[in-house]
Amino acid sequence: MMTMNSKQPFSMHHALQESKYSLHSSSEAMRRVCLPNPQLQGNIFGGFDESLLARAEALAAVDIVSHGKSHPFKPDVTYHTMSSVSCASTSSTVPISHPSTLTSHPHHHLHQSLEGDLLDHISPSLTRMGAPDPSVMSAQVHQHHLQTMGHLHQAMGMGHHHSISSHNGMTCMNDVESDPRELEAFAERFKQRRIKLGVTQADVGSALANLKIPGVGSLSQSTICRFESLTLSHNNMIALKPVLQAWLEEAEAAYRENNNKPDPFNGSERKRKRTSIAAPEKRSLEAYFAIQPRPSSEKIAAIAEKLDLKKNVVRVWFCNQRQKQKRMKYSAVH
DNA sequence: ATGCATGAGGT
DNA sequence: CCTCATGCATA
Repeated sequence: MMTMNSKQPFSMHHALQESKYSLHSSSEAMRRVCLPNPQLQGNIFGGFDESLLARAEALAAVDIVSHGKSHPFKPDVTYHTMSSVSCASTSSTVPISHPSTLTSHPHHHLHQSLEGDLLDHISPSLTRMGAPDPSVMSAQVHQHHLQTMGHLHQAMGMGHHHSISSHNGMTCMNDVESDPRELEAFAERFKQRRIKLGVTQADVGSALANLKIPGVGSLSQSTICRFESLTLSHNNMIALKPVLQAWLEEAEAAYRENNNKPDPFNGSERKRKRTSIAAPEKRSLEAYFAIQPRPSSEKIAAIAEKLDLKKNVVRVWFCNQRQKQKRMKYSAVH
């Protein structure tokens, strides 16, 4: 039943991360330029910081009370407080936010109205979450192609090595009709056929290493899953597609003739604990994120202190949030 | 399937 | 410090 298999603790994949062209910066710049008046943001944030925090905290308090749980909340939630996050006590809460929901409206909870009110009030123009800017998108896409192709061509050492002109600031878009639809279709086909082969996501991940494609090691179940569910960045999707396609073809070929599954190997080491940010804190963070997705160090520190979280945890949370906001699931864009 | 984390590469 | 690609641990 356990769809688990062996997964080698090797992580040589970072080695293939050397082909990043400086076009990176241009997309970054674009993004910043596209942001609403930064000064305004600063002012707003500065001015409303206290009240926002206060309200967020009040909100959190209310939430705890409503749950009626007598939990011995540790001030330092940093290292996972087991059941404290569970929303099972009242069965009225929505468990997790789906990627689809995330892209359109990050929070929809019982307290949504409260939050919405607050945010609406404060940042009418700052709530750009649901509307992906086409200009930004395309800019990113350009960058992605280059990065992707460089990466893959090198990694796979395959035939066509288009010259990825890195000589100038400008670069010409070469191939890859990264038609989102084609990608979407492939992801689905991939999953379907993978399942037909009776192979798990984890299996695929480790099997990739057996393809012996230079620069391509194994991938985790997470990544395969995210590929299938299109929850990777656009360029990440494009980069992985050829590799997964190659695997699929080999797997199907091997399936036809003979069955070969030789890699029963495993080595277990230490375990890592995952930090769990409790719901109330998470809601506060979301509120902050809505008005300022990129808080300064100071802001982060302040938020961290108010929420009794480690600064780094807060920083990482914001990073991850930004990443989520940007990744695929461009369902809204089509 | 997803949340929080790490690390490489860039500014 | 950021972004991005990825992964471990976990719901």
